[in-house]
Amino acid sequence: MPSPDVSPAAHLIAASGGRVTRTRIAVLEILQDSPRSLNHDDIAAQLAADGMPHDRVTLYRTLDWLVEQGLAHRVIGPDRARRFKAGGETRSQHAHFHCDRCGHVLCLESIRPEEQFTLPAGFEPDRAELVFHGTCADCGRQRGAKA
Amino acid sequence: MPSPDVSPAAHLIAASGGRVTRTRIAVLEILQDSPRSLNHDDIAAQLAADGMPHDRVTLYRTLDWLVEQGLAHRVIGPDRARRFKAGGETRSQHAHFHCDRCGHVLCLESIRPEEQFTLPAGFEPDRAELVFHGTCADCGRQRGAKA
DNA sequence: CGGCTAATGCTACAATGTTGCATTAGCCAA
DNA sequence: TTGGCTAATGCAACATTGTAGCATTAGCCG
Repeated sequence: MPSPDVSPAAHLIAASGGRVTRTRIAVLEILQDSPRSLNHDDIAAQLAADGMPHDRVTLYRTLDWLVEQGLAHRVIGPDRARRFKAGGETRSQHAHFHCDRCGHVLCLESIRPEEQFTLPAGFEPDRAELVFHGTCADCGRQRGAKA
Repeated sequence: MPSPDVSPAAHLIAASGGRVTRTRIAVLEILQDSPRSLNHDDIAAQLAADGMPHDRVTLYRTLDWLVEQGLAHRVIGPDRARRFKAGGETRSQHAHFHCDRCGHVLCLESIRPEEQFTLPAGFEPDRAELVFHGTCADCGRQRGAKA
């Protein structure tokens, strides 16, 4: 019997019916530890920093799998690169904020576009993506001293 | 002296201070004639159908130039490919609708996300992107007969 | 018409993501 | 614990979308 000190990430992965591998655990933990969404480079760099050798393709497939299992979700950035974040929040219709200064993408859980709009007749939306661009709270605080 | 039957597209291009070339006129007219946004393939196919030989890179540069001049605007699709549409509407903050059936992207001029939301303290948005996903009016009409 | 140079077209390259296949390693049962 | 099945990995090659450099073509203007 395994000791109970396996990470929550490992539990989630096991509960999804997939095999619990080093890569999946490491990637999911990286996503869970980050307050913002990460792209492939971010994650690859973190894996490297953790001394985890890995393959580019495996990372793509691992992330796809996590999204498929609802353990992570994807945001498509303005640089047309995908960013990932832990939690299967895709279907909970919250907005995102992309900061033009630091480049980070943050979730705005309180804002839900679906509830706010009435579309023209005939349109049947089943989800909505709302992304704000501008200066985030962190960068805004620094601005007084800087600009 | 040129006859007055030059296209409106040619006038717009001339007014922007750039040279009036076959490619620019053709691309701008294609965008103007389309009710939906087009990606590079769409435009290249249309140019080919019009018997206009052209280069892939030139098309990219032509589109960039049109956007720069405010004669067209860009939408970034979920397939992380750029789509273009005539008119410099980028800064008028309207929403878009991506149809999951036909793949087309339409503008919803009546919906302006900026006016609807209050962000958490500290966030300073200067623009917003709102994209709905679902079934568009056209595909919805066909659905009764189909599904 | 002639010349200046913006625009084009070609080739090569960059970034992001995908496919195929041989090898490794999780998981389960004996 | 061990052995075997097969999911997951790692590698190489490829696909798509977009850029950069540079020689050539063709708008524009005098």
